[in-house]
Amino acid sequence: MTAVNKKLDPGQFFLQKLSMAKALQKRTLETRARLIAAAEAVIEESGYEAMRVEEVVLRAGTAKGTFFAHFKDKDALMELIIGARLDTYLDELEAAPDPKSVEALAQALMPLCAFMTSERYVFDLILRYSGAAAIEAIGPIAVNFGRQVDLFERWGTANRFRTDIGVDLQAEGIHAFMIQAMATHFCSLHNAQSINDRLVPYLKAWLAPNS
Amino acid sequence: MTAVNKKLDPGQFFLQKLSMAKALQKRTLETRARLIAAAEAVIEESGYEAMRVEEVVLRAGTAKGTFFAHFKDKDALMELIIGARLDTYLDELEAAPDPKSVEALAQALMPLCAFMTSERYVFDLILRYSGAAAIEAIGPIAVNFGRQVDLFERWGTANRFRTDIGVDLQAEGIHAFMIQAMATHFCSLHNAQSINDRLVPYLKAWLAPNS
DNA sequence: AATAGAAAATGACCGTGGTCAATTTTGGAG
DNA sequence: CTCCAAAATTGACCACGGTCATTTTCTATT
Repeated sequence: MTAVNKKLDPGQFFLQKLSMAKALQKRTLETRARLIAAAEAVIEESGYEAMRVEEVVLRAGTAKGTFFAHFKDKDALMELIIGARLDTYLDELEAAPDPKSVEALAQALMPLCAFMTSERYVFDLILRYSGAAAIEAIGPIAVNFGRQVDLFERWGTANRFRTDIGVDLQAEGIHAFMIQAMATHFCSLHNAQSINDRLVPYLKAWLAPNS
Repeated sequence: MTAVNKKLDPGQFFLQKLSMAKALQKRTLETRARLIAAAEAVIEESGYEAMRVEEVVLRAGTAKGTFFAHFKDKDALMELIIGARLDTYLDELEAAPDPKSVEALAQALMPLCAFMTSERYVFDLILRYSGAAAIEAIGPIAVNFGRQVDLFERWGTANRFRTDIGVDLQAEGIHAFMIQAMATHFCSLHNAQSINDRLVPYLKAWLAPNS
């Protein structure tokens, strides 16, 4: 895989998807911007799970039907907003220097992991949308997951942790363990261990076996 | 971890949860059995995603409120039914001889994986309930995931694939890659690769590095 | 057998996501 | 400027999960 996907804010992503359709009216852009802004405001105040379509359209000053003319369903807007957040984390990671050790690698991933696990609702939605195809066409979260693996490949190329497997396989493994560490984190109120403490042993065993 | 959890059908699981509460009336048992049977019939005919509470109570001959007196919500019944299915697969795996190679290990997991990925809805629900605690108290699917890891530990103890890491870590890795293989499977209508073909390279790299 | 209190069942009702035929607005052709 | 077809918006309406005060049924006590 090569890194073809660059950052997109919610609006830009929408534009890209419709780039080959007929031109959009200015009114359309304004309405969508109001809806997104209203949703972000609600989320800011009460969290992702608490977002209600009724509340969003009320604040945006539109009818409910307008919401669904702009977004396939509630989840589609959530995906847009969460995907944009994920992209800002990826931007920072891509701009930063490649981690030189397993510990540094895990450490670098923590801000992203913290956001993904900030709400159970967020984590579940991300997992649900991380695989495209079932949800017609590829969405922002699936795109972001592609960027993640691309970045891990870059890290693996710059600093070969393992030489017995390809960088792509190595990258997918990092990703799998990152998900595992986050998922496990939710399991235990008891035995409260940080995501980093869960991730490091996985990655050591994956990236530096027999050592 | 030790294997403390044996198979439970939906009814048994419910009983266990309430074992220390006051005795249940015979009527209660019958009603719940009718609800579960009705739900299973609907699922048999139309799949998990198509199950509707209204349809279930209609077939069971109860009022809607009765459904929610027996199950916290629709997902709780789904978890019971899906968890029971998962348990039958685990029973078979536990009864079978330990796989002697990575290929055999992956092969042994295929029936379980096939069920888990039989519907996107099923896979998402399993992931959502695989971590307990957030969903008050541990449910059948989380219990089953514990059984899975316990079994992988047994396999790893019987046939040490890697000696540089503990059997528990080894088992968690197998689990992580199993999830990864299934999740990736949903991503691509294009590039249709079997779950087994996805899982084997992961497990080879995990269980037999440098070879 | 009568009765009281607990357990179970009921169904009208609600919240919220999502639909769609009807209406309004827009941009452009003449 | 007028008019029209396409685009955007509207809000009444529906589907479906979930609630709860009320009613029915069960069980134990006398």
